[in-house]
Amino acid sequence: MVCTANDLLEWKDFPKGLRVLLLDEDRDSASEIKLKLEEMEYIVSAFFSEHEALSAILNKNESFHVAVVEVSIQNSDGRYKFLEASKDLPTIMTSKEQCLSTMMKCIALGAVEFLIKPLSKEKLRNIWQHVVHKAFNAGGSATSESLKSVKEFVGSVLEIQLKNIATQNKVCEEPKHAEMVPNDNCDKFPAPSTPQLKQGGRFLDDGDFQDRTSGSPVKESVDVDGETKSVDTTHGNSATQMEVDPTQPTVEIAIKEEDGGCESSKCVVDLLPKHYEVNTVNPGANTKNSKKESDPQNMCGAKGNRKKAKVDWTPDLHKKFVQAVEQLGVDQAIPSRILELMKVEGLTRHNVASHLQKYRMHRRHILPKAEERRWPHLRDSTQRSYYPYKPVMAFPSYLAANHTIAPGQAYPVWGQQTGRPPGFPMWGSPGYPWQPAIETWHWNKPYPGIHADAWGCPVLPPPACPPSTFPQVQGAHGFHSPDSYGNNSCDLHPGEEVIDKLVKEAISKPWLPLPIGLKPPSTDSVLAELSRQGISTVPPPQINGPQQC
DNA sequence: GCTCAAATAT
DNA sequence: TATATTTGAG
Repeated sequence: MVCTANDLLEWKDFPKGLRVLLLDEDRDSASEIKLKLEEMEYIVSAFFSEHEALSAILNKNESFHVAVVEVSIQNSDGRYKFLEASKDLPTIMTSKEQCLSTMMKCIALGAVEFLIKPLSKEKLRNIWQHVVHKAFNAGGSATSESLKSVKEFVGSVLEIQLKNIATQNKVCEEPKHAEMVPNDNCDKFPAPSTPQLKQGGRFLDDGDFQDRTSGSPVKESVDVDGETKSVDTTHGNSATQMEVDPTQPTVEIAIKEEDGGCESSKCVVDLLPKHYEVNTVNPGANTKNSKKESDPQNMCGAKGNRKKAKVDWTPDLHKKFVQAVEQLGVDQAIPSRILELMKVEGLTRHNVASHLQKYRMHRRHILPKAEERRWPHLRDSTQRSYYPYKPVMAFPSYLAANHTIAPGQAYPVWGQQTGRPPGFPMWGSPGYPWQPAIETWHWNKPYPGIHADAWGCPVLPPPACPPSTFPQVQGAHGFHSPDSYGNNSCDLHPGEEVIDKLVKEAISKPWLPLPIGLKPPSTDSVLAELSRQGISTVPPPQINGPQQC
């Protein structure tokens, strides 16, 4: 059963009474989750097999608003089938295992969220949001009628909130709308995933909604246990949207709006140049109003008092920026001209200036060290302290050395990145000069399940102290064991020089196996790079099977 | 209008 | 705590 907007409008004690289908083979886990859900006055039907669960869904007497389904490596195939068979039901997957491919597949098959066990009450509390989201975005096609419902629905919520402001003047800290917002403090219990009712429309400053007409992927920024994640809610093709398609002409800038003091109520609005007017807090004026807006007295409350817009420098936006800078020449690039070239509505000169500042800082302070190590022969004392157009390996350099790739083609280190999970640094890791900026985030911070794709990316054991796990000497190509280098048996990470040497050796002798600890670029990334260079015919790659979970 | 650095947010 | 972004002074 799909809960409709009208159902929600008439639902007095929402989300109390939410009917939850629970599918979990582990009976202990199932009963634990069931108990927690029931404490929130949700009505839970637990099932231990897909068959039972699907029967219950098909049985017209049983209708559910949301499903919580456990998945493991062993039962994943069945769960995928379940997901396909229950597309109308917002389904939250849970698992003890953090397996990226399983997670991706589930999301791609329409799961609305993937939660890693154990499931806390806080995680479970807000599953109702998926019901609301589904209600207003049924099938991903927001009809005018459903938009109207959203308007009415949110309008009524706002009305009540505004009344609360009048009486309590603290709606931000503690949303009191019992019918829609769980009673918990919004900071204390951030929504595990908060579809922000914006897929079919978005909230405008004046409280109105504007249709989203573009077919561009819709991303949402949500808070998961205090961690912001970008979640694509376009069912059915989520996985394909995890990377930015460089061929996509539309560059979105996501402007985060934060209602003062209420982190969980923040929302990210994607702005599409030429199609949308800037509709955050009058971003063009945000610097002028900033003082007033940051005034704590004005942070919460009625419309129009939203805090400044925050520009999210997405890879695409950054790519535009870099292109503009390069077009102008690094030395001639000034904010106003960059802004002109970027042609992104909503972006201010201040935003660009700020980004430019960081860009320059990065080049001045990070690159020289890295580049000088790598390109000592290019040192030129007459140059400024950075090398604007030095080549960077975005693919194995031996290909270039063999003239498979035009030698003049180079990538600025600060080049186009393909994407980054929020929270991951954008500028790469200064400690590894050979590391192209592209995809640096894959490994700059631990992210279970994602393996580094970049050439020469050191894949090192955790810095903890399990000596037996450190790669052992592997002929001439292996890392030396720590003991042979020194004294600290706990310092398992080789020095940069050692890594540099190994990488150089690996590059110069591509026919030899890579040393343990270095990973080759993924076939896809190499092919994509070659394709970008206009090279379409390459020898069939040696396929190393993808990392299995 | 630009740059830098402090302040603030995440 | 680290990093990203905004803000404001010069």
